[in-house]
Amino acid sequence: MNPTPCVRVFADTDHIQQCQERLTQAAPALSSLASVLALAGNEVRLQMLFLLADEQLCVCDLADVLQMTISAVSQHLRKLKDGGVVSPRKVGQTVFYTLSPEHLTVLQPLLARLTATQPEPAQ
Amino acid sequence: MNPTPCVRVFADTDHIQQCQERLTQAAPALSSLASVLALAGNEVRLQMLFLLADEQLCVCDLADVLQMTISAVSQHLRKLKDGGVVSPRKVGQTVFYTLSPEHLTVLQPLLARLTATQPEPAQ
DNA sequence: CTCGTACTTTAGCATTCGCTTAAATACAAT
DNA sequence: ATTGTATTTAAGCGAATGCTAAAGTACGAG
Repeated sequence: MNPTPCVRVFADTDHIQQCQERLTQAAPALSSLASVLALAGNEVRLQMLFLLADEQLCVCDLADVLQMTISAVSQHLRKLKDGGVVSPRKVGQTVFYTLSPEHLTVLQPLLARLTATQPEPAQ
Repeated sequence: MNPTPCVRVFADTDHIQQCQERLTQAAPALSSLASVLALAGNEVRLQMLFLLADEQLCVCDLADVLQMTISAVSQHLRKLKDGGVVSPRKVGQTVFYTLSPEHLTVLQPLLARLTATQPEPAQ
């Protein structure tokens, strides 16, 4: 609270307020986007999403591919599921995960960048 | 280490290896992308990027708009700068920050989503 | 040089993260 | 019912985050 208001003399109050309005207007989309990016911003989870963009995989597969504990993988998948990024599909006792459509419009273009053949080595 | 290898009988070893190869090939792009998304995945920083996409702002302005301590803002900007996402431009004693071109191809489409007029309330 | 402004940096601290380990739960097969 | 396989959940812990508060740096003005 009381965030040490900026002391400078020439603060353009109108301009500040204009910015704040832009923020409040974009607020819902902004926080939704932030939470998706936070999920994808973890290297392990981004790897998972990268793989799931290609084909659905079960917890066991992901653990094998990523060389991680099943528990650790499961916990990441839980976060992704809670964030609406992936959906589980149970077949017998194995659970297959898929990218859920909800945030595909955000993720698809990001993941596409990873598949694209790198033109220059200087990326 | 020794991540409790998946015990199931029918692990398709070839398939697993194929996935791993896809990962190693995408590895550099993947970790680069992950770090940018991690930066943008913080709500405060995403707000900053959203504002900076429109116009360059100084630390003071951002502190005013976001109602945050100058110090807190500065620390976020440092992370963004270290990640190559923004660049500082010093004018007198005030420092203006801009989106740096380095990762614009990733950020631009994301930030564009925030400006777009929401068609349905169900976003 | 001295003072005030804009900003950065440091240290400290509460919270969150991501993992490990171990104990649950779910279900298929015997 | 009992066993085994696939997954989830809970507890615990070290490391990373994001903030505050307090110094430190940079620079312009008097």
